[in-house]
Amino acid sequence: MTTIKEIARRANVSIGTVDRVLHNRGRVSKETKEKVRRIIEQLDYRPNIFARNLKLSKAFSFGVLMPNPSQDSKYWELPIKGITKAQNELLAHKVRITYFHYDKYSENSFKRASNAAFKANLDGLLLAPVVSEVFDKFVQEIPDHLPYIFFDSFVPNANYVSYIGQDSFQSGVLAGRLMEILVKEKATIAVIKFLPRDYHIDDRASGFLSYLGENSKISPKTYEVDSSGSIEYCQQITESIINDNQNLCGIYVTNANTHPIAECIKSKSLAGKIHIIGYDLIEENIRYLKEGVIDFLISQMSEKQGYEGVFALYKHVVLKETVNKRMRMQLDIITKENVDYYQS
Amino acid sequence: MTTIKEIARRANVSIGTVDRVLHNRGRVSKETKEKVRRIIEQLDYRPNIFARNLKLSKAFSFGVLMPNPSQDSKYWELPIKGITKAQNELLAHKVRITYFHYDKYSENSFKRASNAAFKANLDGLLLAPVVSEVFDKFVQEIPDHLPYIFFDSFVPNANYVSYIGQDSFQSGVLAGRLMEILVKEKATIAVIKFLPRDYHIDDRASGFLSYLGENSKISPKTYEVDSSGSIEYCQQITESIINDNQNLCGIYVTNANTHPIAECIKSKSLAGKIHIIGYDLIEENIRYLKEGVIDFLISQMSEKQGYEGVFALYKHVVLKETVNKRMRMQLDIITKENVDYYQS
DNA sequence: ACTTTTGTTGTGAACGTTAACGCACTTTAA
DNA sequence: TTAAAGTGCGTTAACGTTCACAACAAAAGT
Repeated sequence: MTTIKEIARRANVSIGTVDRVLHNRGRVSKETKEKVRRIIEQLDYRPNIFARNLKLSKAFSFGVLMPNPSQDSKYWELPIKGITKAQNELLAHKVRITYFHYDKYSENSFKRASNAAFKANLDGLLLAPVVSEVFDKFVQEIPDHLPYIFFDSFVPNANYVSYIGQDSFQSGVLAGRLMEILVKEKATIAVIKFLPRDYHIDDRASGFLSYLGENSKISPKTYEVDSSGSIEYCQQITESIINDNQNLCGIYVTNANTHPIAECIKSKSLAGKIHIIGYDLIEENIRYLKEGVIDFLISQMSEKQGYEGVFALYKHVVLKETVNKRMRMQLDIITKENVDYYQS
Repeated sequence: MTTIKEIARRANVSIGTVDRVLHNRGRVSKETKEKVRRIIEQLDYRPNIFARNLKLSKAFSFGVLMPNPSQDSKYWELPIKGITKAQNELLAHKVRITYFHYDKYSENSFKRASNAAFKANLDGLLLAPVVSEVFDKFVQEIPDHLPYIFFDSFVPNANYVSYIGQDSFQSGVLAGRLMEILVKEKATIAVIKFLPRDYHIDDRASGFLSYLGENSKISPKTYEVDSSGSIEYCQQITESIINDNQNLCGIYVTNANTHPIAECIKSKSLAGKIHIIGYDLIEENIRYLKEGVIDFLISQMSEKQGYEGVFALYKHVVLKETVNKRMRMQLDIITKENVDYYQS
């Protein structure tokens, strides 16, 4: 392995000069710079990260800006799991992580959280921009020197380092295919869109409908519900949906809020008759999956999103490696039979 | 962060003594050892890996003992992809990887490969023990000081560091469930076991049959084929299977050799009528999956197996961290709609 | 002709860990 | 009894990188 010392020797300069060239810190004459540059390229020099980090041994501080973990049926606990895992692995690398949680439904709460994040003197920020309008403005205010990575969803025109998330439309297409396999005969399907203003929701539904559009035997019917879906409320909806469609064979729920619907179907002893496809490996969903009430859950790999998010920040900020601008998460199909292998 | 220096200060000894305690290198009195141990625990000391590796800066050499990548329908190219990825990420960490390929069907070839591996002065070995009888003997001959990790399959009573692979039985169960969903009416299903002596094959078939045993509407029929399955040979088998069962609605192939069967079904224009479930994301399988001839592929996460295998070796050998004795790979369900997200 | 500034380069300490070495002392063997 | 071997500890150089600082010369300002 080539070292700075070796380069210095070949260029007849000191290691200090080589260092200045490497880091563009000026104070080197053009000719020397050129000479050193050539030798660096020629020898394909790569800095020894152990030595670099030993010397620097700076504590890096990352922030995570995301909704309260209790919201969205505790969905947000999943990425936190992954973040915690990454945090443990990076313990020796002096990475500190601070959470800035906000209430999805309160702009004030978000402002408080984001202000705190800005004041925290962070080296990097991982954020889930679930409230579109608010975040459009917010990303403009992020200081230039603070690199940030989106997970879950993203703001298109922002100057982000990377976006880690799922292709929502295609996950809807996948759900369509699965639903088609599940219901064989002519049938009506309900698509339930809780909180239709949230990211993903629309894209997932569009994907689902676009797939089934090519198929004549299934007629989907969409229901928008502007609430996070309490169990009583879901009871009402489910009943009205069942009454609406005498030939209802399946329900597609476009987010993690699948379990209350499952509970209703179960309580009406319709499990197996009305198939359910939903999202995300939260505890309650898993319970109904194992009971056979939910047929398929599509996973966003939420845990991995958190894990990869932190690692991408680490690579970008600490190791100064380049990270992919887009990390597509797999569209995992989870059933009763394989769910146990998806929980760490 | 606690350092050796700090521990030495608190214990009133030199850093040399602390180092000896940490590495059990003797030459320390019982009392001092105890005292230092207590302080180490108390402060939750963790060595700085940057400093350690900077100092050591030894080049580590790992070996990979596995079948020729061309065998099993080029299945083995998949783990190699993952190994290569890990190799690139560990470039700066001075990890060198040497392959020792063998012909699955030649014991001589295996002996040559394994001897070469033993002579190569390795720091760790990653191996896929696909030929059971031969490997039972082989693992006894591995020198004590050479740590090894199994991937794909494993030898039960060996002294391995970790085994990375899939739960074959359960993957059969999963295939059973999917098959049940695919074929609705009373139907006959063929289970094709190519190379029934290979690992996995039996377990997968058992899992499949055990699931369908609880279900009366599907009657499975097993076919054992003691060949890797040339296209002509598969033609014969497929025809005889179709002739055998007038009500054939599905075929379950227990390994990567799914594509020749798919080709036959396609050429007979039976795609969609006879459903196919198979294994592994090799190129040809993916083609038939996208064409709609294969309904589901179950992935062993072969790429990840290679990747994690190398990293587990790295963690065990280089970082001296503890690694899990068993790393279960997920049972990924792959369809036409999500396959693109499973290829890096 | 002098100080001051600017430009270019070299020097050396520090980061935390490892392990060889040396010193003083004690035990064992011939 | 005396050399050899063993025990318990401290000291120190080295790994490769970073960066503050010193050193010196040349150019610019007074």
